[in-house]
Amino acid sequence: MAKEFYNHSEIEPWAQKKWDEEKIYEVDLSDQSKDPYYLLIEFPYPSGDLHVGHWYAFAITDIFARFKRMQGKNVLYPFGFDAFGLPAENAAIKRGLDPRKWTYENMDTMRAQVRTMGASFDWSKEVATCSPEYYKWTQWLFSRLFEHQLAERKEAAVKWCPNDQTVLANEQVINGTCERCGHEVEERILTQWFLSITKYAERLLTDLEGLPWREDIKSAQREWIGKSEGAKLAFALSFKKHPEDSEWRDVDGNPAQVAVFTTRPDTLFGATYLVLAPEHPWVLAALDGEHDVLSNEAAVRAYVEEAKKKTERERMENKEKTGVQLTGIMAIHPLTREEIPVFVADYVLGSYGTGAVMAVPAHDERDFEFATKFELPIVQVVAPRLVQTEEPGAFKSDEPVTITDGVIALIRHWSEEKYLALKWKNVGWTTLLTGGMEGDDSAAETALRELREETGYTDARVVESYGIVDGLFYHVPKEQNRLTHGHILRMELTSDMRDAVAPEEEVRHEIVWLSKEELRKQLTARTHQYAVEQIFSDHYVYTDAGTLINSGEYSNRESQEAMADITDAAGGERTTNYRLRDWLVSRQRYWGCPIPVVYDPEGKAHLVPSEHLPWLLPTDVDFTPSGVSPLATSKELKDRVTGIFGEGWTPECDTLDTFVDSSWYFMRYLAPHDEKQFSSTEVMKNWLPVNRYSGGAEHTTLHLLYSRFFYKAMYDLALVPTAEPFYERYNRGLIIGPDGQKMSKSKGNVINPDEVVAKYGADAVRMYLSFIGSYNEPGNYPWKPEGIEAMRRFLDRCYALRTKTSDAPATEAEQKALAKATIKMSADIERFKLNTAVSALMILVNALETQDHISHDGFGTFLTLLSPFAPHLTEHMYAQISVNEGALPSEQSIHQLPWPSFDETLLTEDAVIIGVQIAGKRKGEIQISPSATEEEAVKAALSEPNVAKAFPTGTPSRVIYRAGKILNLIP
RNA sequence: GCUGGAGUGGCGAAAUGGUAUACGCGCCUGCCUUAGGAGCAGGUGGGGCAACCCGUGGAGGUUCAAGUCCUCUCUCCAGCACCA
Repeated sequence: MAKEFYNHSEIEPWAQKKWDEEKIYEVDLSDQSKDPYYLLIEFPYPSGDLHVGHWYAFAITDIFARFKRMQGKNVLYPFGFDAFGLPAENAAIKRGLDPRKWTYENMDTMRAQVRTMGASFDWSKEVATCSPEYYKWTQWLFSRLFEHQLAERKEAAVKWCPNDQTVLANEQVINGTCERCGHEVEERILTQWFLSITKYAERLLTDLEGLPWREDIKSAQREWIGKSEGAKLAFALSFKKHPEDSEWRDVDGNPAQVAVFTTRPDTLFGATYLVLAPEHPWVLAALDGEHDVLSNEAAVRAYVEEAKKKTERERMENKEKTGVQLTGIMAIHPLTREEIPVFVADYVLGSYGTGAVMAVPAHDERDFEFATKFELPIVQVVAPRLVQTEEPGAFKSDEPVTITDGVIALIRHWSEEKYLALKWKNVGWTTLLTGGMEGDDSAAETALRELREETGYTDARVVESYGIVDGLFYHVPKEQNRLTHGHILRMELTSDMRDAVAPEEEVRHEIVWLSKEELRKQLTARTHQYAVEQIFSDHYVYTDAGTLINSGEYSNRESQEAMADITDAAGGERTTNYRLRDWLVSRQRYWGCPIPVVYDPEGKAHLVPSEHLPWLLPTDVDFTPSGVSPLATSKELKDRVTGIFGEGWTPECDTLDTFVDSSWYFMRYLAPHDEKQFSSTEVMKNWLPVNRYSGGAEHTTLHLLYSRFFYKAMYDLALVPTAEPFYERYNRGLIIGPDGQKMSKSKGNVINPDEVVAKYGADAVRMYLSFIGSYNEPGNYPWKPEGIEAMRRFLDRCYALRTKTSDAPATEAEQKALAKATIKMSADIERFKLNTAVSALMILVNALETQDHISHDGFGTFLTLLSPFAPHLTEHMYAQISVNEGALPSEQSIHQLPWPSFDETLLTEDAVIIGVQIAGKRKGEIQISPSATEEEAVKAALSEPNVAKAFPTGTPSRVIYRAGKILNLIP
């Protein structure tokens, strides 16, 4: 039989025209008879070119939208354009085009391209953020935020992109470069508009818990919000130079102090100096002030100036610590009252915490590095608490503990790079020299005594002391469970002079000299391993919790537990810090939503009253980037402001970040043409939150976070009905080039979907994108040309199936195949697992092809199952059948048929094949009724020769039987 | 470094703790064709002549039974990162 091919270039436009004319995808939002289902996609920027990524985003969701509709839901699946933005303006700058015209023409092009996909968007709800009808409400919402102190103008260090000539939000800076153009950003101190997203940090964080989102999406948001708990502590500052006025006072006569933020107030006794960021207000004040506060003002000024010049990236690149001491002042430790030096260094960031830290070099890597370089004191205040968990000597947690003090000494040979170790004959340990401290003996005395007793060596000296490590272990020879405070010493043998060793010592252990590497390998005690690392490594800083030492009255307490008490004693307060910064929304660009603000002659900001909204974007502007907002060149805007508000009033010339526009568009879809309100309260109550929001991973910490914040702010203003805008969130993977590389024009691996559609048809492309992998997992999918050919081949086989239809009733095999496919597909599509849904469809087609004939009903069911995936082909075949054979219900479109349903019981078989295992290994299989008893199953299994030969006596000692699943026999 | 996710055939991938590799690609064999980069039929994890044995990154463990659960470890991807 010659293969028949369907003609997609005829069928597809025909079907698209039919759907348009009959408006079958328009949804009545007030229809209460059906369950509402809001399926949202991230609306695209009208670049004028629909790429493969768009296809992936829209095709998968379209299949789901069709499925939900067939299930009887009232589905809202809208489309719109995120239409403000830089490319339009760049077209204006480079090619002299009108940004408005450029944008609207692109929208026309893209609408036509989207139609060729066969997507079932409801075009009657379309919004475009650049239309005055839309941005009127962006401005209105901004005004509400302003009224509630959630939008404010403030001076701050902001990121400036010199290429795009505009400021950027933190979220738009990737590794110190502009997210949009890749240019390195600079820092500038400017007065700009901010939205107070930080006020919502805690709620944005905690409300994530209840959302059924993928863990990686939640985690990315958590990381971005960056919560850390700790304490704010105040350090008073004092002058050295002016003893008669020992306390520096501020203008109000209060003692000057610097607040630091720390997550480790428990290490306060180890704070040996303070560090201020170069931007720290106190530093700037000291340089500006009249008093001669600093004795090295010139050096400090030079350092601060230098730091200011560096971009963030340059600061990051040079990881070597730099800084200058502020001489002439000292800080007072709040508990010991000791004076400690103060530095300015750029490893402390002005924008995080208080812009100042207390440095605890013994327990912080960066402080340690700085302290080492500037030769500052390093005081250990936390002793690690190491529990010996493996033998020999594993700590017995349920037995009494004896507390002792001891030494752990690393002793270098007098002439070689070798270290003394003891091999214990009875327990098999290799240890350093250790010993318990007795009476008033110091660690050094103890070590020297032990050295003589155990080894006979008499000439040694202590080189350095390395603090204390607590070890919890079982002392095997003494049969004692112990907590030992181990004093770590580095020693050196000065000669090989030896006394005789007592014979009872001699037999207990053997003296060995080991290299560093041998030591690392052979030492078994955790505390000894730690001691070796501590001594050999230049950067071994203990940053975990442990037992406090050198901490006055807090010594010997657990660091975690003492944290609150130390904070209180130091007069500090427990605080929480967030990495998240307020959202900078001013942009010095033209093609965006004008900020609805004017300034009175004193420069005070006022909202443009609602009756003047939309506050129109003027058209008489000069687009040339100059660092000044293009709106400042508009005479019309200036005149408008003077006309309405009076002489001396001036306009705000910046526009809003386009992420503001996109933070609320999904509410506008619910009342896109309403002139009285931003959305409809009534409709929102039924349709929010969005049931499922599908988008790209790149927006996880941008749009997705912004719109959650925006929505929460609106919730607090009683404008929206719920606390969270999106119930489910799906991030899709990326389609990459056939070569496995990211698609880019320069690599020449860009797939143009229009060409593929022209060759294979939209249905084949939709099927292909469904089949490449699970949509709800992160990952990249290379575009494979063979894959799309395979899908077209499959659709041709589906088309050929129609010749098998006949009036004969359905066979049982047909029924079962359909039921199986339907049940599997229903579950899979629900979870966006279209790859396995398509696989089920293929299994169904494979089964139907083996049938002599297919019943009309069965064929109709098959078409219905295929219809969300291949809407055009199925519409065509459905029309052929209903017109020519009249065997199916005569709805206007196959897309108005309900999704099939089958009773699960149809799938129960009289006999199934189950595996037979012997001791868990599969040895055979039996065909048996799923309701068979254990006895029957065992009997059937034993009649298999393969199984029977394992049981010469005839009876297994144990039987595990799961009806219809598995039979496991234990001999 | 921290946080999260993932490692299964030649490839994309599938498996409520119960026959690992469904479905597809690719490849192999055959049929049909003037021809085929079309179509159709069959085969395809590794080893072995075979009975069988081995196989889900690696090492342990729990279980009658582990890709799936637990512990450790390696690799890759993503987010954050001089964040105190």
